[in-house]
Amino acid sequence: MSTSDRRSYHHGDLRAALLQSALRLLDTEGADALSLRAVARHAGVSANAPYRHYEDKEALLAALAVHGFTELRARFEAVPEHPATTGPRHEDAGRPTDPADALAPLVRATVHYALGHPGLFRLMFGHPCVSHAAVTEASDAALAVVMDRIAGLAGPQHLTSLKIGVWALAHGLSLLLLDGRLGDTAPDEVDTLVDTVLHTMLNTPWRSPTAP
Amino acid sequence: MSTSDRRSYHHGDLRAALLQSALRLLDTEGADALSLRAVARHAGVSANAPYRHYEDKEALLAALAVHGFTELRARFEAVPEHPATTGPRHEDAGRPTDPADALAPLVRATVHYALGHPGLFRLMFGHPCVSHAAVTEASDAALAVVMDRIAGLAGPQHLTSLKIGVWALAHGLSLLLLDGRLGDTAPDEVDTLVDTVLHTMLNTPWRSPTAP
DNA sequence: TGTACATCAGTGAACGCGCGTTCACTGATGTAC
DNA sequence: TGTACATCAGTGAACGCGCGTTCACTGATGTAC
Repeated sequence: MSTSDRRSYHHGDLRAALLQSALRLLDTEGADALSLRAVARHAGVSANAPYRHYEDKEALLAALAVHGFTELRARFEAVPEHPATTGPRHEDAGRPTDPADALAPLVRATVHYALGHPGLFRLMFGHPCVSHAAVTEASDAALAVVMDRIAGLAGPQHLTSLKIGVWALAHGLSLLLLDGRLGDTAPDEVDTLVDTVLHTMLNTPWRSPTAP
Repeated sequence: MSTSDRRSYHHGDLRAALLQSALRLLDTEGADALSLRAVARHAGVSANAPYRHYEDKEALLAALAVHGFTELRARFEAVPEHPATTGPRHEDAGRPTDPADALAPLVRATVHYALGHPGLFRLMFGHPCVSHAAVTEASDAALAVVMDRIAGLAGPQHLTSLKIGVWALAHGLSLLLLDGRLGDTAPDEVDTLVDTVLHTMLNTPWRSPTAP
């Protein structure tokens, strides 16, 4: 535990090193190319060494997903609480806050995380390993922070729907961007895209005055 | 072409049969379990027979994705045009139409398709084969129908954002449902969920009058 | 209508490969006395 | 402080497997005359 000399027979913290190697491979090569052997190779260790730390391949994948959701939760927690969400008295300035402005940081955080960790993000949403209890737990914890951040925006009867909608929108935008389905969106255009979409969705009606 | 006797040396329409077999395997076993050999096996044909019809595995996958997007487009086309989307004169009844009602059928169609074809849907959004030109084309065609169906809902400057938002929301809801991330939603609750989320997202502000 | 032959669409065997996982092992570490 | 020994965390070789793909082949089909 004390010394982490990498040249000794014992690795020091192989468990963490394997996770890092796996993350790297996941995001550079894609989830299909992620084999336990490749991870071990990348960590500079024999093919069966991982079995000291993870029961099998599924367990490693689940640990990756947990890691992802934990990081994503931290991103959500780093979003400053919006004035409109801190309590019921939001009319102090006389001008009501645009809910889109309150939600945008959360959606942006998700999209940024997805673009920064494409392989991991896809794993987090869709891989069978996701049904492991630990993954569900980490996912729920992340979602709870979203819930907390939007708590002041709507009454109780709309809150759950709002949470699901924001979560789904963030998720959908992320994957569409990852797939390149929205044309070639430059990294610095992403925030603008998110904001525009959110404002359009939340501020109806949009019917323009240009009707013939 | 005339006779499709399944017991002869020649299959008749192996190309289509392979596609059907692949679809079945995709949705029952998952994309990871989809091997060319398994597809051939399921179609009752030798392991290399598929090479008469598809250049390689990637080509089969791309054909599957094209099939999916084509079907999805058909679903969109089957959605009746909403009164509010047929032209600029939507104020004929004096009561403005709720945009959520106009969008709901499109989102529902997507979610239904995803739930009916989980493996294929995941393939369509996320697999590398999706970058094939034919797939992009089919995907764009589907999206064009969405665009057409919402054309009357917003002015030109909001239309693209609206399209992206709807597409992302539909996509996100589909995947969250597939992952079981929204609790155990019974099939007959899905429509209600979609409608509720859409109405909540589109009809702001939702702040309830229950403020203390 | 009957025959010769090119073409098409399948077969069966084989290839090399990387995979997940297991086994018996060995070197390093830490603890009891 | 020094030694004996249990435990821990690695190694290297091997297993069986299913995969994508290629090869030379063969049976069925359709066309020219």
